[in-house]
This record gives sequence, structure tokens and C-alpha cells, in this order.
Amino acid sequence: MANTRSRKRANLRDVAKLANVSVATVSRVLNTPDSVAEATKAAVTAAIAELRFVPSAAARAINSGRSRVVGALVPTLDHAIFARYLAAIEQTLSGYRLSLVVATTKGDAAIEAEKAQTLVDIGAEGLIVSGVTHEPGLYDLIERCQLPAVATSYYDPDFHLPTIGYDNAGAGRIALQHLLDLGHSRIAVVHGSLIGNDRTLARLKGLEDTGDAELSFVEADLSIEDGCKSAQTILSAAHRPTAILCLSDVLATGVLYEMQRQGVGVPQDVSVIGIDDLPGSAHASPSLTTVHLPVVRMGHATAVAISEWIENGLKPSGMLLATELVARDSTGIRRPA
Amino acid sequence: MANTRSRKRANLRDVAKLANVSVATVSRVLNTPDSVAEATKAAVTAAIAELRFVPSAAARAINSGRSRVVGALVPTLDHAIFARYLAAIEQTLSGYRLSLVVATTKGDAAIEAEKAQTLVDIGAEGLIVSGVTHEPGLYDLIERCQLPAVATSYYDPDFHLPTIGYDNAGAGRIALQHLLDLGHSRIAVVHGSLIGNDRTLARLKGLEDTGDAELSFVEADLSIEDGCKSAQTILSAAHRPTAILCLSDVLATGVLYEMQRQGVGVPQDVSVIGIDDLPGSAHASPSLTTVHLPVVRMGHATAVAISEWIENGLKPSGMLLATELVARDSTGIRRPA
DNA sequence: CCGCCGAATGTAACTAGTTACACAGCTTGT
DNA sequence: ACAAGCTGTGTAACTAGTTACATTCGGCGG
Repeated sequence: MANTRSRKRANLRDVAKLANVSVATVSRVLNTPDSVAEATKAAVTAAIAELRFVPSAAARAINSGRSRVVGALVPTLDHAIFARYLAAIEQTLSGYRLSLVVATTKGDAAIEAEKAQTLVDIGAEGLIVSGVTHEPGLYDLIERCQLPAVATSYYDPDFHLPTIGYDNAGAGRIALQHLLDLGHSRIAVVHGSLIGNDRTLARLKGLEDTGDAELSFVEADLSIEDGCKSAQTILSAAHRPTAILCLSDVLATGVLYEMQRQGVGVPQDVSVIGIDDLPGSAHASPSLTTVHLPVVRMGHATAVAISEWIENGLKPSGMLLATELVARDSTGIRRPA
Repeated sequence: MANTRSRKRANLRDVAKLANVSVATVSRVLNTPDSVAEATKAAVTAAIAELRFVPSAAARAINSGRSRVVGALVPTLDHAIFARYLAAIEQTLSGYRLSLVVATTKGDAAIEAEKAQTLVDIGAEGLIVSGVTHEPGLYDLIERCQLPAVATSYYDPDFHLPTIGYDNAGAGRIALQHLLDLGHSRIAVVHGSLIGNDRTLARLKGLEDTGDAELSFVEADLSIEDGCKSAQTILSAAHRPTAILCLSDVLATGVLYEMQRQGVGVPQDVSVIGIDDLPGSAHASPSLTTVHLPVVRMGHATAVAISEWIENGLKPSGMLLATELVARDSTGIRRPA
């Protein structure tokens, strides 16, 4: 039998030896095949096939100085909003022949900094982070490595990284204004955890100008289940609100379910509004009024920005994406009494 | 001013020169700091800081022969089932100090093969694919590169790659049996696209043994919206079925919404069952009876399998994960008529 | 018939790290 | 007092590609 010394992967020189050519020629066959004579090419190709040669990505990377990888740090994948956003990023990066490495942080800045380091360790050429609240260690890393990095989901022209996102406070304001316009003055607000979550914080900030409405607040985990629980809390309150403003559609979905279960009419008895505009929200029953956040556009824009930065050195400026009210059936005029 | 020739990233030799030591010493400071004298270490550290030296990932990779990256090919990120599964994979890989590159295929085998090539090009050490239907090109690639690769979401002990997944036909069978047990004999089946989707195909296969029930089929895109549409189609049929079996919870959610909207009682007028057991399904109204697919466990198991294979050369055997009926409120005994 | 040009190929020097081995200098044991 | 042993460091050879430059050979023009 032929010596099956295939214990180790073949390299360029093995191929060159077998084909009786130089390493340069093999490299040429791989990269500029037109510059090689047919006969030589055939011999090299045969050797490549025989040795099952596959060029080493690392060796290529060391020469080109490129890894063609960009890293994204997100709190979780287990939430439609981040999943859609990453899907858009991946698609667009793919058009630039860049690959996406995903790392999840559980919304913990320390984990984020740690994972950012591992992204740098595997050679990421750019970083995408969520929000504008991070560890100093992360900023250090970005600075030290001169790493293109953009922050998303939060527009802030004064942030020291380019931000591509929307006006979270504005989104909150739009939702509140809609309820105020409908005459509601006793409103329950259901929001996710505040620790380390600048998006939620900003949305709450947008609710400061309440006119003469009275707001009460319920904190919940970002899940349908906790949306249900929050609804229970709200319904059992002494002075029941006439509207519920959820800072996330996931929570609103839970609230809607609970209302249904308890036979509370939406929007007759209570109006419900969300923020996000998830794919399912339009088809909920009743369909959910919400503030649309352009996460897909944000993903595309982010991917374009980081790609251009990496490929052409064009540091992007920030980008504010518009949010807009999508009035559907879950909100209505406050009933006279 | 100091010569700001920082046009190019500093490398090991630059640091060595500045610190007046050899490259080996710098490398030691980085990797085995305890083997270096304090004074030397300090000098090197200072030089590293001054030059803002960051070691090249590619150069490390070329020496270790490791990229510490594994690639996952999924049809889409925009579906909770894949997102959850990837989240679990990422978490577990992270424990092995491996990173996850995600590539989406839109369920197209050709795109899959292409993206697999780019994953190899960036040096992925392992591949995770969905299902058991792929292009020959993909198999070639895996074979040529001797790449650890596992197929998921579909258990098939005879497949030439290790498979980690569940019995899709069995899941379909369980759902059908549940409806049969409840006395239903006119059942509508709502399923996703069949082209290239072996999971859906297998689930349908599980519905072959119908007893004396009569099945009708509706194909739909995997979205809540198409679930709604399918429900409309079914409701407007001449001979209305008494139960609807959805091959995916997303579709079932849409069906549930539509029933609500049309005032059709679930489960009084019609029973609805899904497959997947998405996080929201338990809280839908009514709560959705479904077949639980252990996607999180699957993600963990897959990540462990590929990691052990990569790190220790232990090629995993396949793994069958149990599915089970989760009886909730959306199914009930067929009403006498 | 000689020189020039260009195509095809080879040589060797890069890329940026890791590491085997050699060796200097000091301490310790006998 | 001298060998042995340890610590700390340097030299140079690796890893696996790309590529600038040199070389060979053939054809063609003068």
C-alpha cells in the first residue's frame, strides 16, 4: 500500500515536492492560475488532490493581515429582536465576504469585556456592540487594537464610538403620547431590568413628560411569562389603569395573553401598547399597537458601516434611524368611565 | 515629538528591540510570565505598552494549528427555534474557549455549501449543520479537510456524519396520536415548505399511520402570518376539520390567533396542536398543546460533541433526544358533533 | 546570428509568532 | 574547590503561506 503517512495535513512544500515544482508555482496555481502553464497546473492539481491539500487559513491570514471575521456582542440570542438584527448583519457582512462571530453577554458588561477579548484573540477585525454602557476594559481593548467598533441600538452622537441606532427616549415618548392622545391618564408601565440596560433606561426617560397622566411602574424579566405576571399584578391593583405601556413587545404579548385569559377586553377595558414591532405583533389578537424599531435596517446599516471601515478605512459617523408609531387594534380611546 | 511611526502595528521583534531582549523573552512574558525575571518582565511590559503591541491571532494560529473557531450553518436566525439552539451552542462552546461563527443558508443547500467553504477559509475547526440533506460539495469539503462535522435536528444513525437530534417522524406521530386519542378523525395538517427540508418531510412521514382519520394538508411559510392564512383556508373549507395539527409552533400560534379573531372556540370547536414547544407557547391563550423538542439540550450536546471531537479527537456517536407531548389547553376531546 | 522580450518558473526573503536547544552565571553539595 | 544543577536568556529553526526578484528558455526582430 502507498505510505499513508497522512498523519499530518499536507502543506504547500509537500505539494511542491510531489509535483516537482517550487512552492511559488503551487501558490500561483492557487491564486493566479492563468499565470501557470497548463501542464504544470495539471501536475500541481493532481498533487493537491493526491495529498488532499487544503491551504491553511492561518498562514493566509498572517500574510494578508486579514481574518475576514467580525465579532458581534449581544446580550442574548434568545430574543427575536437580537436574532433578527444579527440575521441582517450576517447577510450584509456576507456580501462583503466577511464572517460573523457571535458572542452573548447576558447583558453583563464584565462578560462582554471578556468575550470581546476572545474575539480579538481569534483575530476579529471589527466589533459590534449593543448599547453604550460598557466596561472600561472593553474600551481599552478597542483602543489598544485600534479596532473598528460600532455601538448599536442606541443613537448618541456624543458617544466616543460611532452609534447606529434609534432614539430610545423618543420611542418611549411616542408610545406615551399615543396613549395621552387617546385620553388615558392612568397608565401602567411594564419594563425590563434596568441594571446595565441603557436602552430600557432611555425609554423610561422618554416617559418623563407625562402631562397630567399618572404613571405606575412594574419591572419584569423580558419574557412572555413575566408579561403575564405583570398583567396580573396590574389587574389586581386597587386603582386599575386604563392603559398599559410595555417597553418591549415581548412583555406586551404576555400582557395581551393574560388579558384574554382574564376576560379583560382590549382595547375596550384597557389599552395595551408595546415597543419593538416584532414579526408576530401584527398578528396578535388583538393586533398590537407598538412603536416600530427598524432592527433589520439597523443590522444592515451596522454591517455596511463596519465593513466599509474595515475594508476602506472609512470611519462611519453615527446614524439615527427613525422609529414610528404603528397604531393597530390594542389601543383605543379611553372609555368615559 | 516622539517618532509616531505607528503607521503599522508593532510586532514581537519591535518589542524585543525596544526592551533590549530577545523575541523568545517577549514571547515568554506573554505565555509563561513566571519563567521571566521581574526586572525583565517589567521592561518588556513597558515596551509592550509603549508600542501598543497586540499579538497577532494569525501568527499564533499558524503555530498552534488552532483557530478556536467552529462554524454553524443554519437555515435562518429569524426563528426562535434556531436562535435558542445557537444560543445554547454558543454558551457551551464558550466553556471550551471556542468561538461560534454563524452562517445562514435560507434553507438552500447550494448557499450552504458555499458558506461552508467560507467557514473553512477563515479556518473553522469544526462544522455544525442542520438536517441531513446537503450538497455533495459540502461532503467533499468535510472529507477533504477532515473536518469534524455533526448534523443536528435530525437523528439518523445511518447517516455518514454523527447526528444529534430527535426523531422527527416520531414527533409527528406523537402529535397525531394525541389527536386520535381525543377522538378526532378529520384533521388538517399545516406544514412548512418541503423543498430541501428533511425535518418537515420526516414529520409528515410520521403522519402516515392515520388509523381511520382523514387528513388534509396545507403548506405555508414558517411565519405567524402564514399560520393565520392557513387557518382561514381551513375554516372556509366545506367539511371543517375538528383538529389542526401544525408541524411547527409558529404556525400554530398564527392559527390560534386567527381562531380567536374569528371567534372559533379552541379547543371547544377545534383542537390545535403544534410541534416545537417555543417559549411563548405555554403562555398563549389558550396555552398550546405541543410536542416538546429539546433544542437547548440539543445545542449543548452538539457543542460538547464537536468540542470533544476537536480537542480530543473523540468522534462522537449520534445521539437521539427524546421528544414528548406537552398536553395543554388547546386540545380537547372531539365534541360528539 | 545575436540580442531582446516575455512567459514560466525557481530562490529566498518576507509575514509574526513559538519553542528546542545552547549557554552563561550563580548557588549548592561533597 | 569543583561538579552538578538551576535560573534566565539568547539564537535560530521551526509553523505555512505569499511575493519580490532572479533566472531560464523560447521566439522573434534586426
